Amino acid sequence: MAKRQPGAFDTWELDAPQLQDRSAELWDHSYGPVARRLLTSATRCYASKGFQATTTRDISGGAGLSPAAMYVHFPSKEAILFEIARTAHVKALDDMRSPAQDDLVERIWHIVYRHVAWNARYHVAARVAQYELANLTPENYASIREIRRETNRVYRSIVADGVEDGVFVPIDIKRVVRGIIALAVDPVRWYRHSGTDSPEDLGEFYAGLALAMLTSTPPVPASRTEPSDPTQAGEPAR
Amino acid sequence: MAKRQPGAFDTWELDAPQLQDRSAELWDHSYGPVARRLLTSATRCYASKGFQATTTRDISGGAGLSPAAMYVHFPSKEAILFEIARTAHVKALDDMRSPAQDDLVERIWHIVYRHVAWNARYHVAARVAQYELANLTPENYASIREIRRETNRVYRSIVADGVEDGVFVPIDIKRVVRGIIALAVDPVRWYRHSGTDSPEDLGEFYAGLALAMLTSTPPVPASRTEPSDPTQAGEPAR
DNA sequence: GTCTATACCTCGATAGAC
DNA sequence: GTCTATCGAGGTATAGAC
Repeated sequence: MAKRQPGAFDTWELDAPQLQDRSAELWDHSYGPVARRLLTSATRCYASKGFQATTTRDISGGAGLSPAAMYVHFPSKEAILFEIARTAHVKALDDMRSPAQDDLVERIWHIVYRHVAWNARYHVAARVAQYELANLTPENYASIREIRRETNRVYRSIVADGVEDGVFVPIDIKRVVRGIIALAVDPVRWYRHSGTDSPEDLGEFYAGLALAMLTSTPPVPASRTEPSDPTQAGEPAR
Repeated sequence: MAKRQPGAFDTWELDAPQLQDRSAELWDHSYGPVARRLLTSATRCYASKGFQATTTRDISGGAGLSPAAMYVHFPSKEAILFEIARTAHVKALDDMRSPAQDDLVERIWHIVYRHVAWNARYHVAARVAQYELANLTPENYASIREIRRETNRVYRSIVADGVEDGVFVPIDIKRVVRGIIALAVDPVRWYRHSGTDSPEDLGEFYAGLALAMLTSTPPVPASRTEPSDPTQAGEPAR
């Protein structure tokens, strides 16, 4: 059997030990120091190996504890995942809510900027929050989904106002917002603190892309392409 | 332990039985009918539950076979994953290569259109190809990565030509291409054939977004935002 | 609250009959 | 080439001493 390995995805080579990871800053201090160490350890394990592939021994060991000690602080592996996902979703949403301003260009720019910067800064925890949700119980998943819906509403209300005011071009609001969020979340997959881009640099870049999508009517190619034929490969491009 | 459940992600509620899934069209006919049934079954299991959570019994059972019969056709679970990922990457790349034309707007529009449409049409297999790569052996992963690099090159060469010619605005080529691909792949996460959008509708929409990013210089907000403070929540937006 | 030891289960893969 | 039966490994979670 192949183990889930570091280095397995373009951008998934999270190797917990040498990782510059700020997850430890995130946890609520109603958790004691040992519980917070367990959360940090689990975050790194889930991010690098996936939820299913990490064992309770990995989590406990990463926090310097024996396999059994985890159960004093959390009832299950899944409870830890839920706390990580909940915290990341709540903190990201709180951070990105832009101060209410009149200028809708400012507002959407700001929100994308902050959202991207948060996802880059806390990419290890954010990755777990984005990619491991399928491992939650239905109840816990429903709880996370509520936060995700609120995130969507925050984006949509700004875009809808902008389209109505004519600051933005007329465009399918649900679809662009889905696209903007897809862009804002993508760094979670590949961001590394060791790279050249700071979280804020990235945020600026993506905020610009979002504004481009909202403020320009792109050229429409004259030739509307025939439907793609899945059985037939196209000619090589070059 | 929480099992990986259908309905766990906004958009991950793949429930294999009632799924309109075209994966069966994809497999090379050098595989016999039984092997192809195993590939289809595995694709649906991996997409709905994840690689780690699916058992060899799930795969065999889904193909109407006993647990042991799988090993006559494939040496391991991982070998099946590799064949799914390889096929999806190769077919998507072949399909999206646009015929060489002079007009760079046409070319980038066409390639995004085809890429998105393919990912929507074969979203079940494409999801496995995108999200389960971390479960491959290093050698098999390296093989897939080569195809991914080629996909990147196809995008980059068109964008680079367009920037040089002045058809596109000056922009960081690697970063926009990463963004465009993130958009083109995102439907894999949420697309359903039961929805209102056809794969081609979606392709057109995303091709428009990509062109917007490449052909417009977005407004820059006057107030350059102060760095985000992770310990402090912003004010509610509205 | 942490430890060692272990119960109990399920999984991937194999053996061997047909 | 498919089956039934099973091995051996490794998983979650618990028991009970300290």
